[in-house]
Amino acid sequence: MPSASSPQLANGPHGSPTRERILDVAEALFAQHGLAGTAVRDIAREAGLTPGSLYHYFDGKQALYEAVLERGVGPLLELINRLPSRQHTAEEVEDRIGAIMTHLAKRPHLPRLIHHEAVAGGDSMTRLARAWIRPLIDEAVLAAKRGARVQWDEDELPMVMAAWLHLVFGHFTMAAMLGEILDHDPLSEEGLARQTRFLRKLAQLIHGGES
Amino acid sequence: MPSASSPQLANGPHGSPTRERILDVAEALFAQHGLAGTAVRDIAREAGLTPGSLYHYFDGKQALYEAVLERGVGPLLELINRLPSRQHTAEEVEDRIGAIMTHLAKRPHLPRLIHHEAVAGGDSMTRLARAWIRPLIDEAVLAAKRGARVQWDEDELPMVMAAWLHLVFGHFTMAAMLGEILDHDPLSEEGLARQTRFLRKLAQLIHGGES
Amino acid sequence: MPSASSPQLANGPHGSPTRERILDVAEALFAQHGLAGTAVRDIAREAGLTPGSLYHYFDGKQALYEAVLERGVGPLLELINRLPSRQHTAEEVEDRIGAIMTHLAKRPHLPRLIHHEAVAGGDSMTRLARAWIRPLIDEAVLAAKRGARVQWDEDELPMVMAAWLHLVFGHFTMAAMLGEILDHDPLSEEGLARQTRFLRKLAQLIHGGES
Amino acid sequence: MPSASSPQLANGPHGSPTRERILDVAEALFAQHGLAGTAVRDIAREAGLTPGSLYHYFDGKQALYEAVLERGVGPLLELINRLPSRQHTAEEVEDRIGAIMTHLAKRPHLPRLIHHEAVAGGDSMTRLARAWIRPLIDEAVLAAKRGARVQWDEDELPMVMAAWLHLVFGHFTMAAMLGEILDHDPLSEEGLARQTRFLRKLAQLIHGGES
DNA sequence: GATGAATGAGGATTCATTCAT
DNA sequence: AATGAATGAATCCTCATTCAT
Repeated sequence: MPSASSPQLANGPHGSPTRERILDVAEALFAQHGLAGTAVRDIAREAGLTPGSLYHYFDGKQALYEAVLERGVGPLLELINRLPSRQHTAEEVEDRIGAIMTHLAKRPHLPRLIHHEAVAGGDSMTRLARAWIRPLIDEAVLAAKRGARVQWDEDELPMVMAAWLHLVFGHFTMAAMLGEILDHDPLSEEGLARQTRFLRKLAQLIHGGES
Repeated sequence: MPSASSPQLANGPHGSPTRERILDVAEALFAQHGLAGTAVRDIAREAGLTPGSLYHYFDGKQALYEAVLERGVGPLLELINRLPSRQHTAEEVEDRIGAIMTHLAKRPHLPRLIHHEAVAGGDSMTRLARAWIRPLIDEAVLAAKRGARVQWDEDELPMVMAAWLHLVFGHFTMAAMLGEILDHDPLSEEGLARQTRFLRKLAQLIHGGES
Repeated sequence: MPSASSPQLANGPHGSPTRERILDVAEALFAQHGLAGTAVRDIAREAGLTPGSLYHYFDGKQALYEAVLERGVGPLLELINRLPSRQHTAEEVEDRIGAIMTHLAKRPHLPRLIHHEAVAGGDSMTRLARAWIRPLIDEAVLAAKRGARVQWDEDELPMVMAAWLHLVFGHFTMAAMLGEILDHDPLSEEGLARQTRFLRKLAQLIHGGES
Repeated sequence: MPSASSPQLANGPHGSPTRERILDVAEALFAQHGLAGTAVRDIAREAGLTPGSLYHYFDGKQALYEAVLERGVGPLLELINRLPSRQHTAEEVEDRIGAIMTHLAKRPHLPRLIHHEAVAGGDSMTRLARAWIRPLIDEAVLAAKRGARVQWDEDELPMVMAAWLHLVFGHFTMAAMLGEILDHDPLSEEGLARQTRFLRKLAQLIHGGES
């Protein structure tokens, strides 16, 4: 019997600090090792409980995984879609990129989680793609139809969107590897700032070099 | 590496069709589900043998995984590095991109495999990164020092390289998801052609539009 | 048995409505799924409390199970033995059968509970058998020795008793299955009446058809 | 991949001695403790394997349980239904009873297994009831309609059938308890012979006393 | 080369039970 | 009187691996 204040789910009080702790730990481990590669026992240990106790908060490994996704992906996609983007000028895109980078900087596991899903072609990600990203693209296409841009044809716009997806997410998913290649930690404050600056410069090139 | 009958590697004859079949199946499954998420039993079943038989060809799951990586990643990196790239003009980059896309089109699982490794931060990938990609970047930096390009500062060049990594690999790793978003299958012949064209256009913008 | 507030048993106030509710629920669940097949959690849920609270009333699952048996089986066996049965005429048997059926109609789970015990050959049932049923048989044998009946030899009498056990209890234990076979619900008022009438007729045949 | 000679099921060679041994052990344990009360580990130990090995032969506990039922119940019901029974005379009934008792004597766990199912009201038993026992009753009713018997009304016949069910099965399900009550082991050769004789006598009374 | 049987370690999950509040 | 959090043991099951045939 969940706390009355819980508006959403069946079991485990929804804002309990223990619950959040479990989600934090699970997010990190799932991001690094994937669903199959992460042992419930390890999540429990790092959260400071026994495996059994974890089942007071979540109905199982799969349910925990989905809760992690929901908690992380929902806000991210909301952020993406809430950004005003009517003209798709370079400045607008720069703003978006900056906002997203700032958000991901605080939850650097998200891109890897999403990648795991995207790579596996899982159902939940398919649903997300359809529900959230598709509209984003449609919006861009509409803006283009309204006569906004010159640099890209209408049927190239989805690829432009995908390119931004790769550029932003890739920095995080590949962070471990890039750390070996670059001279600095990609997830450090400086690394993130540099990548943001770099992406802004790219935005100038991609979305309106005529400035 | 003791096997008497084989001049090169641990066990199992090295060009045997069965061995290749196992590697093919394993590549696909590892790419989709990762190392932990793939059961030896499933690889064996799809390859048409029993799990026990698989051990005639490989010393175990881990060894099989590494053989898959070796078979796939080695040639890819060789290809990347063999390409002549002295001036980093847009044309050169376009050629490289085209060649890599063509190669990956034939082995579309590779990027996902590499991503699994990169995301997990595994040892083997770290080694690969150091051995193969690092030089690639150094080369670009040197070329820049020789006065090649204007558009990017020397310390931005690694990020440019990484960006290309994200753009090329992302198309493959995200293919399942993109399929839901785009109007066409990203891995179909047409999808690959479009992406290649798109990346060439990007190369123009990034590596010297003034030509 | 230390509980100060209770004059009779281990713990928990002995007539508390909550306690009775728990016993009722437990009786039904134990009857259907047996001891091992019933989860304390399920009993608690159906009784409207948490598993922890249940432990205020009973010392554990086993203790609860025994309390259920005690509450149910005791009165039943008392009823059986209190019935006057000196001559074992058909009429006497008919009366007994009727009384027992009436009693079981009100507690239809009892036969299934007893069956679970009997089938498992549990200790408690063995004790009950020895303490309650054995005398019943001895009495019948004595009555026979006193020259009561003709239809059955002395050494057949235990089997006659057992037969009645099977006939009366079987109707309840098999009720779920019989419901699929008969045209009516065996536990409905009508079903019970029909079975009682039927058993009376049988009693005529078994215990003195010459009337 | 099952042996080619196996006509029926997916996994585990169908006549393998190990498989039969598992079924034997499982039959005994399930009969005594029920499905929930029996640990796979115990079945495995008594069959001389590790729990894991057991899964080479059966897909799980539930599947094993069903295999036990199928192996045991099928032949029993076939036996029951194959018996010629056109007139429902006392002699015919006596023959049937004898045949069934003989069969059950060899597989004394069956009645307890069936009881577990009947008591729980499980699906599989419901199906069996409908498919096998129902026709048995219909047949009896038809025979009665053909003018066979006098002692029982048409609508009493299902209860007569049920009574026989209780009398025959009860002897086995209650055997442990009856052993405490009777002077002999109900499942010994002598015990079974006595019960068979007793039931034959009952058949005389129930199905045609006028002889 | 291939297989089916077997295994032991580990994995997810359930469950009876305890206890501070 | 009641509860929710926590636990440790036990349970079912999977899996990589071995080996005699």
